[in-house]
Amino acid sequence: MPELPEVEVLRRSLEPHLVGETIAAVDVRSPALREPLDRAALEALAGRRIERLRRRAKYLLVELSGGATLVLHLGMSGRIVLVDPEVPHEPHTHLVFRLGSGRELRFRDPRRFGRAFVLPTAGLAADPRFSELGIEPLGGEGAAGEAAESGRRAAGTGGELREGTAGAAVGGAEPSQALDGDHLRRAARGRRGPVKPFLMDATVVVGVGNIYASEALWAAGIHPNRSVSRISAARWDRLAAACREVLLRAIAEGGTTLNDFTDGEGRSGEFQVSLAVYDREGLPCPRCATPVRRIAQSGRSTFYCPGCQT
DNA sequence: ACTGGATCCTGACTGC
DNA sequence: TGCAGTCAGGATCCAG
Repeated sequence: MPELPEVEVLRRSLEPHLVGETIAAVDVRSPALREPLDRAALEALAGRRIERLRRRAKYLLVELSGGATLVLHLGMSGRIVLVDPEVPHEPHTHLVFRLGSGRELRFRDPRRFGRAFVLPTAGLAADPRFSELGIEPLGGEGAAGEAAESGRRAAGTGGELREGTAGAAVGGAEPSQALDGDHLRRAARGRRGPVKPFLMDATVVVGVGNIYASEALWAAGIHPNRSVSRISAARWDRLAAACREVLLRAIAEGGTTLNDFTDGEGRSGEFQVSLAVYDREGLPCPRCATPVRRIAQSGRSTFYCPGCQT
């Protein structure tokens, strides 16, 4: 379900409610998600205060007092909601954090591709799950800035969304460095494969998943099968800009809700109506009206316009 | 050294 | 209506 915009939308929706809260108790209701859950480590979070909510790639980082960080990843089907305790548990609710206020933060994930673990905050960047990550496409975490925040629900097509740089990213490359064409060009040096899987490679740039890779390539007019060894500097520039723009717009519109993505308060996103090609096989390209085509790359669906993506 | 494919799991949807 | 088959927003591991 979630790519970078959805996780960022979730982070922003939860932040004002969670920061300052205390974790009163932790209920570990399943033995494992993708990996076994460390029950003892999770239960030991009881009593800690939530200091910050951060994001790195598609990981939501709940920074706690006492130098611990709760790391949550939604995988494909994960959802996190903040609800009153009397709300019935939905199926596949694996983790429940009871808060000092009495409300509950619940982690639900039918397919169990998600993750939840605890790390020392100071050791985050050195952890193998973070140390290999590429750069944040929007720069430092939370980087979409106030423009996207205030533009939520009101964002037109105007290009007034600005990128800010706030906070420090964890691990990987220079935190405040946003994605640019040079970065992509350098990362592609010596490689050969098609550009779409390259764009989804988290060691190159994080947060760009299957939806936004298709969308960014469409926006940049680049064919998803084009080899990374055959892309000019000017096109890398266009692609980098397209990535940033698509992600910013998606954040501003509350993320993409295909089946059931919602933010922490149960609100759906609206970016699905802005999708140009993703999940639109056979429908006309918004730019040239050629029917959108669907192909498989690395086992994933890719959507593109054969008329204007070269 | 890279790249592509299989894989983890459940649910929703399609077509017979 | 029922059932089998297909596909899904991620990330890792392994073989070639």
